[in-house]
Amino acid sequence: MENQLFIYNTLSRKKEAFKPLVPGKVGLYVCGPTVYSNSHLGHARPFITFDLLYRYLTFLGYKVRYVRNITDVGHLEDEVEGTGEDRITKKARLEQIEPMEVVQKYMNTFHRNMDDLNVTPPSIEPRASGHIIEQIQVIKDIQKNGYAYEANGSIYFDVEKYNQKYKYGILSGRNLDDIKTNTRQLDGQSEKKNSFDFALWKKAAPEHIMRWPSPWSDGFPGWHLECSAMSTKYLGEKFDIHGGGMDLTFPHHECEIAQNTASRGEESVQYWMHNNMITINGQKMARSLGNFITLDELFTGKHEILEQAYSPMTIRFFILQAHYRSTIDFSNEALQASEKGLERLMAAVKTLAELKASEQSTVDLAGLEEKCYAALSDDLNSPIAIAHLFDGVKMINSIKAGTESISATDLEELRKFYHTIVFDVLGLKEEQASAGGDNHILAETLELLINLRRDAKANKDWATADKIRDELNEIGIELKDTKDGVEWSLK
RNA sequence: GGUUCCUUGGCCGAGUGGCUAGGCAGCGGUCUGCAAAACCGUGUACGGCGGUUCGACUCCGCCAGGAACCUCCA
Repeated sequence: MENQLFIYNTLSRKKEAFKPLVPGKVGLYVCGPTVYSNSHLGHARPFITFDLLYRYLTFLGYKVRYVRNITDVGHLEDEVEGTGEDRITKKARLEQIEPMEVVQKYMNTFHRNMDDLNVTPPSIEPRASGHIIEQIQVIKDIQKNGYAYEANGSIYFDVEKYNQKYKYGILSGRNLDDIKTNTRQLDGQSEKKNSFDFALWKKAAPEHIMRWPSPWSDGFPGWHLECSAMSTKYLGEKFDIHGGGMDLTFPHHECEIAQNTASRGEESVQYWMHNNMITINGQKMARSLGNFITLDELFTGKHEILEQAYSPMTIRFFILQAHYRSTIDFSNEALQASEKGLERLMAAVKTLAELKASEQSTVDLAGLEEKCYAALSDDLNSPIAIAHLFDGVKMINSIKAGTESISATDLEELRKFYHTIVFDVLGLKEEQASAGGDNHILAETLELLINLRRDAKANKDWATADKIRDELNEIGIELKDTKDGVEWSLK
């Protein structure tokens, strides 16, 4: 593996050379979605980011086991005793259906969206509801080691006790004293010893319909437990990379570390990776803030702030054009810029097929490849890699124009390189223009009009020719006279 | 209030102690009956004030503005 990959590790706050625990193999765990509503643009970011990581690791020759969970047991919305109701249950009641029906519905949508975005499915996609037994076992282990206590059928993690032996807050850079002084005691009648303790098992209220039996009560597992249980089950007690959104760093991942450490004495994860947020008007896009645009809305253009529809590949390219640890701001202008840029890149990939080889090359192909891979190896710097790819676009167009030349060997390599990096590593794909042959009547009607216009042009009857073009344009069909003939597309 | 981070040209968005990011838009050109598209070429920027340095957009300090986390959150 000539390209040494460097990864920014949240734990050390530094870029570190990536060294897998087992040579040639990588265990990767990424926090998946809670399936209680449609996925929005913000959700696309981690899955595209870690898809890029998965693809790049695979490209580098690693065998990757990629585990990404589905959270389907519901998390408590608030902690006020007795009124706590999880999101999935709440949604189920609103929609008058079974909780698992909600889960299934939104999981299906999520999968369809991910497929549209060309996100590779994980090797294993475990569901929290299918791993209650494993989660109960983790609680027993934590209990056995003395870091949990029971209160009215619920089990809580004893953060203070844990902090005496281990350090709580290593991932998010907090220390317990700060947390103590800065956490307000809102709930006077809490069962918890300290407000910063978190639930491992919650006893279900009688009306709570999502519930499972346990040694302590009929209830449901705590918010952070599933990832501890499932990552261990499928990747082992120690594994390489754990990823997720930056907003999960605290408390979610911090608690995961505490659970793992408390249950078996040591941490599991070597590298923690966190992607930054997508913002809109400078503010985080979030379900709770109500400023989100769902992926389906983006793909169809059906949202009041959208000026047009944006294809899945435009969204993917937009996300890849920013580094994953930076915020990226949504705007129509930015999306449109990505759309145009992507078209240019894909056009060059097509041009590549028609290029003719010459005796020798005047272009520096090796340098281009090296720079692209160096960028990706530098903590997945996709924007830099893409910038170099655009330099390559210029190179390709110049070869076509005849101002540069390329040898047969180099041409073959250039084709291979673009195919690999654009399709395999960045995960972009060709999208059919809407002018496809799905409607023969339309296609044949247009052919007729185009032929009439061609005849008018031949007779220098520009008025008729322009009339056909302009009026089609008003209907929403754009004609373009290219060198190879007339092209049409639906706007 | 605590912790962490950000502030780059019209927009998005990289990066570095001295050398062109890139995309989109704009402008100029090629092509075209015209237009669109395509292609080629092109500018300037690093929030403010100090400091370190031969030299800072890049390091340090202060100030201003913004964000994330501290509660579910991708």
